[in-house]
Amino acid sequence: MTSDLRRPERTFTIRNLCVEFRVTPRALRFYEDKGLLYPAREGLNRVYNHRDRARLQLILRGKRVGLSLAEIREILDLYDENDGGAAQMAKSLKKFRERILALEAQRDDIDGAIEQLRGGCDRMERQLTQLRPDLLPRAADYDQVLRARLDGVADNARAD
Amino acid sequence: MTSDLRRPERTFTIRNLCVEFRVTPRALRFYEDKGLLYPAREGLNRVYNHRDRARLQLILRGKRVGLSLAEIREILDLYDENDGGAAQMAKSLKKFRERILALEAQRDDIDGAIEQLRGGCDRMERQLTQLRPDLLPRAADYDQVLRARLDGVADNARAD
DNA sequence: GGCACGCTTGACGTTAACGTAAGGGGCATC
DNA sequence: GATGCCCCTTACGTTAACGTCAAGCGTGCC
Repeated sequence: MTSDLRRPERTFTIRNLCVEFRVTPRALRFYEDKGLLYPAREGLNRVYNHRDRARLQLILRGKRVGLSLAEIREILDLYDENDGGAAQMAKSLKKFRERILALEAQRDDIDGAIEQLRGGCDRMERQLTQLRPDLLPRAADYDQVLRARLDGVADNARAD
Repeated sequence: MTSDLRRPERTFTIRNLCVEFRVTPRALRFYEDKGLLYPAREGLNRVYNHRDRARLQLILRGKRVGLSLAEIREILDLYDENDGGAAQMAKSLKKFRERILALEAQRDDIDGAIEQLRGGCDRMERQLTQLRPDLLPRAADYDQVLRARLDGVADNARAD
């Protein structure tokens, strides 16, 4: 009733989602095994709907930020249970807040690592400018890196 | 004896570093096995110096930001090899830049995840305010979280 | 001498997150 | 009706990063 937003009637085959998110069928079945997904069936075949697809997105994002499948499952379960009682929701809220704090700490770590690498880059650049300026990467090279990066983004999914 | 951690001549036993960085001896030996550390020996016993300790710090930070030991080793090796030729350094510079791009992407992912969780928190808070304001965490609870966080930071400070 | 500690080196066990291979059903197409 | 393609399940294999014994050496202490 409320949602014409994203054509909730559309369904997906396992292959559809695999292609879209660049994962293997094995992975999707594995997530199902572990209780992170539970698509409908049509006979034996799995049929994924919009909600399943959204869950998959969350799973993959969770993985990218370093969460284990077990942790991701916890979060997904919390999302689900929130249709339940208010007490449950309060508990979820707490867990969400904890996750946020953990992620913020992780981000700080990453910022530190970036800074450290940048320092190394600077030192090396200075050395190279002195010794072998011809070896310094110039604009053309950097362009290539950027292009590669943009390709990845266009795919809407990043396969490490 | 009471000695300054920054004094370069100071050495550490395996246990020293384990306590300081909250890792097991097994882990340190494992890192050595994989070529990430190579402490001196005194008879059979390992003797870590300042450089080894610094490498360990880098290893642990690398792990926290999601790098594999193999990747961390690559980076450490690059640091080492940079005393070598200029060509080697140019190669290292390129790898460092790649790492930075990857880490920046990862940070963006994390920011996205945080935003998403914050959205969930907001929704839940609104719901709870309507339904069961008594279940909403108040200042005291949040204080506890902060205190726990600060403890963690204090630990990290010693580890940094 | 005997004992407890802490260090050492194997060597096997464990967990997570899949990969891969084997065997089989359903449906379209040649 | 054989071929090909996609799907399914079951089950064993793999990699990373250690954990967990087992057995032994060296040192200080009673």
